[in-house]
Amino acid sequence: MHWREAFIVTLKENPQEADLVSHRLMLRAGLLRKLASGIYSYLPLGLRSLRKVETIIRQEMNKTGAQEVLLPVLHPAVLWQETGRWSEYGKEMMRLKDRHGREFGLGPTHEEVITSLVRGEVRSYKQLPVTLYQIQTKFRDEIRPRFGVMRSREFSMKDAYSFDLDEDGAVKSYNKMAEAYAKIFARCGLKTKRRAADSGLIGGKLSEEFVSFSKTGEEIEIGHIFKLGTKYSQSMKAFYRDESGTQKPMVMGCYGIGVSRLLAAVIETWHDDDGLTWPISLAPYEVEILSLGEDAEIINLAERLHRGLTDRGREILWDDRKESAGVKFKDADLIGIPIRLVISPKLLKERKAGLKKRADKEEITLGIDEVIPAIEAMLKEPFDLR
RNA sequence: CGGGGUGUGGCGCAGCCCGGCUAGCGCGCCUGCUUUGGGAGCAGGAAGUCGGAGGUUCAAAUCCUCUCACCCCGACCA
Repeated sequence: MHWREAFIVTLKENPQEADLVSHRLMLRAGLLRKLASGIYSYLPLGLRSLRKVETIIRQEMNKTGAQEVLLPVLHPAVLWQETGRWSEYGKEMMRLKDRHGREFGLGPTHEEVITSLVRGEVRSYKQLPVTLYQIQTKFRDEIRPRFGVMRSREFSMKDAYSFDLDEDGAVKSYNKMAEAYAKIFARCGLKTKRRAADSGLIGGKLSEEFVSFSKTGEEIEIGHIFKLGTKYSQSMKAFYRDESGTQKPMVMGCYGIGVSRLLAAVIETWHDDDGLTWPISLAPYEVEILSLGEDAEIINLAERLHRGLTDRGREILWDDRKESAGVKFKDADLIGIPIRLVISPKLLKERKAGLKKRADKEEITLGIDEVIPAIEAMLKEPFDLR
């Protein structure tokens, strides 16, 4: 991607609306812009990283045998009345009426919808167990939205729901999810702790949450798993017939990851004084080429390396703007692409280029022909968890 | 909802207490020339209903009333 043609908008100064470091950096590095309190637009750089989080989640979910679905955002009130949560959920749920005066809520979570789907399709023990998940926008009318995308009113969430024959099966499904969660967070570069939690409005028998810790020691929850038991299957009549033909309620579990919050949590951990320091797995681009000056030789070389790496399937951002060196270096640090390749007149005289990992202090210089292999090697290096 | 705070060109701010003349500063933006290893220089230029409404006054960014939006702390949560 040529920066000149890209919609990358960085902020030189700290926006006054943001206090929390991840929020500040997401705005400054051009990942997000606010539309209203607790409501954000994702810009290209932010969306690319968000998509990478989603991809990791999908891969790990699919490995457990869970299958992806997409449930509606708009939920009829009658469905929520079946479980009593239409009134229980209170002001937290955004509500509206259609032209006929029928009431709807914007889904803050999807137990009712998924249970309604499954009870309509599953009749026999032969169809169980099944685990379904989705990555969908959720709406919660928070008392006080804050910290940018950490606590917003509209946010992206992965929610999975397991349906089992009995308690033993449910425990197995639950444990499988917990294992997948550990893998997901590790692939995102985060050390997490798993611990017992309050199950709140979702309810159920037992729940555990996954928390990550920021540099400042704050711990801001990124995943939450619940053993629901038969709370929803009883009230919503999600039954199946066992081998003997007896009707039994399905035993459920539900498992959430705040996708947009996870992204913020990663930034809360992966940054320094100059900007973002993305783990390679989530970086919007893998390599930033930074060319200095407008000499034809410089441009040609940058162009050649850009094409060479792109042809190898690497994701490259080339800062080809007509900006001063200082601006380019500052922006490169701010947006935090993991590997920086500098093409400058000074180095080109000796047929060399400068290579530096965002997290490292020292730049190494190497012959132009060694650049691509060196980058390929760097991209293979594992990254530490934080 | 309780407490605290902010709203002035795109961004960050000063001015407000103590009303006064074409509303300033830094950055950014546009044009030209020069510059290119850490947020460049010179010259020229564009851009503001001072959040909104009402009031006081000869005169309001500034004083009064109402209102809206946003931020921070608390109760709630992925």
